[in-house]
Amino acid sequence: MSKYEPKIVEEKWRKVWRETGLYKTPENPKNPYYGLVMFAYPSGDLHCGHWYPYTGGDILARFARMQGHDVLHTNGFDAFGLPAENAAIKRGLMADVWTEENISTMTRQYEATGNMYDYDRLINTSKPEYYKWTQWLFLQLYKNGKAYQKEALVNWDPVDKTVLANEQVINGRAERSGAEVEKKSLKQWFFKITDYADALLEGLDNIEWPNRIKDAQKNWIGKSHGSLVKFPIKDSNDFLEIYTTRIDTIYSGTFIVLAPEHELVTSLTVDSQKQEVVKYQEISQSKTDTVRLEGKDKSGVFTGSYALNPATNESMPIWVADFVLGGYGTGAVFADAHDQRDSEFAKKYNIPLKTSVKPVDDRDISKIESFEICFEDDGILYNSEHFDGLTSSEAREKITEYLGSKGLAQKTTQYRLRDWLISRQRYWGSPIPIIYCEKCGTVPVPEKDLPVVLPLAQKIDKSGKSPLYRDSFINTECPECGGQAKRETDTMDTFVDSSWYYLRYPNPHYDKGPFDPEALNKWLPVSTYIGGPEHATMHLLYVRFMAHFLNEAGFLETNEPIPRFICNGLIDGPDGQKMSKSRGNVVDPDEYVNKYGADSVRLYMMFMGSYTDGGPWDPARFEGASRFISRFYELVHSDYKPQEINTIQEVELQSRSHKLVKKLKEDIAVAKFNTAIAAAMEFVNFASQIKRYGVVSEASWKEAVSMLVLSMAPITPYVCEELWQTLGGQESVHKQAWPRYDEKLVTDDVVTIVVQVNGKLKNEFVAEIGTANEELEKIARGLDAINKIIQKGEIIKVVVVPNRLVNFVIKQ
RNA sequence: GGGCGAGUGGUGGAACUGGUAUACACGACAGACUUAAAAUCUGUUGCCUCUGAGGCUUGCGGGUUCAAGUCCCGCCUCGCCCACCA
Repeated sequence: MSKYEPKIVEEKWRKVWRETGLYKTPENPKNPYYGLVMFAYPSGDLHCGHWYPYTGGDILARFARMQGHDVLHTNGFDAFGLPAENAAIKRGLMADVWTEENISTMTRQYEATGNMYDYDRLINTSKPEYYKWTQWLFLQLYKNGKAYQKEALVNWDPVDKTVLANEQVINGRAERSGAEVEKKSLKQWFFKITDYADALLEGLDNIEWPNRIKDAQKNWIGKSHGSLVKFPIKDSNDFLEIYTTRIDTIYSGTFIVLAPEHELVTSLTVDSQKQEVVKYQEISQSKTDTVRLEGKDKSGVFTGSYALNPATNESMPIWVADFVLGGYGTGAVFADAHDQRDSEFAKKYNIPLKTSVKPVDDRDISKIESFEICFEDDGILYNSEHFDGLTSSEAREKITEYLGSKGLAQKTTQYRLRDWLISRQRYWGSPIPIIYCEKCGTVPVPEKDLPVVLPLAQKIDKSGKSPLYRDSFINTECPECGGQAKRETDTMDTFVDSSWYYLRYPNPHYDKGPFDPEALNKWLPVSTYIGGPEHATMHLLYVRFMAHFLNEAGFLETNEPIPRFICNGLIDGPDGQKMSKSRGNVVDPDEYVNKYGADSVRLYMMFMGSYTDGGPWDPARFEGASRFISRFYELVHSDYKPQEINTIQEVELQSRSHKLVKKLKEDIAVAKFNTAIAAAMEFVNFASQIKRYGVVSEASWKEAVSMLVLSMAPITPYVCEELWQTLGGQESVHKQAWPRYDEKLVTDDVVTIVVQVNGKLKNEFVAEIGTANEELEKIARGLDAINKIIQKGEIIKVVVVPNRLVNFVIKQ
């Protein structure tokens, strides 16, 4: 009896698996399974928070293989980006050297943690053979009018000295540096994701993704239905166009507010107000979003002009205030008492308010007694002429129709989704393949000249001026006229790199295009994609956008190549806080692998709780996992030589082992790893009892432990391989087919029937499956404990649920 | 302010379409082995009264039902995402 030595055993099998090419992807899959996990930033701090999603993906891939699938499963590195660049600057290293170092550490860790990756397929997005095709994609988008340049107020991060996407700004602060974001005007490249707003919404119906992710994307796209209303400007022939979702409140609209950047502000401002308005515009221009948000007190100035309410014809003063956003709708709102913000603003500046919607109690508008303000979306109209008594939703239709007949309103749709700003004033990214020529203007780099190589071995300058500004990079020839020209010095957002990487795994060394259509044909669609919920609206939306574009442009057969996504939960550190290096609560995989073995860590993580919920890493609880591995090993590894046979035990062992196989198959298939493991633990406890005290035939024993080893192989690959060899296995356990279970052995022929009185458990008995209701009731009545109780009262009703319970309803 | 989700023992968490609440594990306590400890093994472990036995229990308050952790209504608390989006 030797003790299990995870370190020695795991090292042994790691080597064997590598040498025998166990994880090589089959060339011609008949029954493909493409297991995809979100690749990682090689920023140097791989911790158990990364390992968690990967373990789930690995279990599913190994399981699929045992189910008879040909499996493609690998990983890669999202190698470009700010974290790597910042880390390199901090350490005085070259970004590429730093990245390579991390990649080799992480590759070793991927392997040590037992992942069934095809290590010949690892992708590194910072290599020219990869980013050549990221640039190629940019050119396709450009050719199709989906990439364009525009001068725009952008989010400027003063610490990292770069432009950030809206998605990377959190409450006015930069997601990474935490700096307060400033506004700055620059010429930037955008991808026209807004062209796909509807397609991306509709596509959600065709994919099996968690609702939380779908809802987040719907919310982000933010389609809203409303009306575009024209407000005539007083003493003028012009109109102000206003988008509203609440046209039902138009009869109480008493004033209008414009965003400071609204194009009509200047012409609408009367001379006497000019000074004040201009000053206000300047102030809000310089304000960052944080200040605008934090300033709870709404401020604004009057323009001196009026518009007419198209419904009532009353005059409405036109104000300017920065709580109205220039970039949404028409940058103008009409205001009334039914909006919290509007009414606060009106009170502050003594603007009269009116109301026209009451809460829905009943539809009788004569019951309005007091001045009641309804902030709900839905109410009943009053003070609204012939629309009185309608519900808000009815009124929205009718009022839009009515004003529409006068040419003053129309139904319309708005989105909050903005185009994707992809320019970054950073070094460590894919250069944007564009050349500026004084004669020819903006000229795309011809495809034959790709890649535009990112100059390496550059010292990264702390001033933030990109090394791409060096003359040797900037100065070039115009591809069209051959004259002097300059290269674009911005690089692409790393989300561009990661928006298509999964299309390359099927043939990662393909050099005739970004992806090999033949290989895609073999492997797509992705069978399961696994990753964290934090990517719900960025990566996961960009991935879909890119697929929609590629499909439309004829490069991809489907526009939703990832039909199934599983969202893993997040792992918190031992302190209950989200695991991150900055908080100092990271758990280092190497330490645990050396001490306990990768299997124990895998088991511990997967047993912690529901895979979609994650949980806190609690070192105190870890021992249990490691203990289980030892008991499991001991159970199967040491000899069992029974003297005689007990038939009852024999039958029970058979039944339990076949049930185990069924349970694990069902649970693993739907990523319920925690309950699968619990079932295995129960089985090991039971089998240990049999081994210690029981007597069963060697054949049954061997069948039982083989089933255990095989069905646990996806979860704890090392110890199962070792045990499989002990049991006399010739080939790797990971090449075996999933064990078959006998349907007869997993169905019980007896069942425990619960006896209740008034719904409360009082007793129970065992009966054969399928026993008739009358018989069950008769047995239940015959039980002493029950008899005593029911005699005390009068039986009103008896409920019998076949194979489950008998419930006596009595009156006492 | 909006959206989504969650509240179950000392702890992490189980519980299929309403049908035995607390599986599995951690911790704790007791015992065996040991000179001793660690490791391992065995037993106990939701709470309350307790001799047997009985009563109570899934954040709080109602409701539907023979039966509610699960369904409905109203609250409270926490988490995540979004947010002066008209």
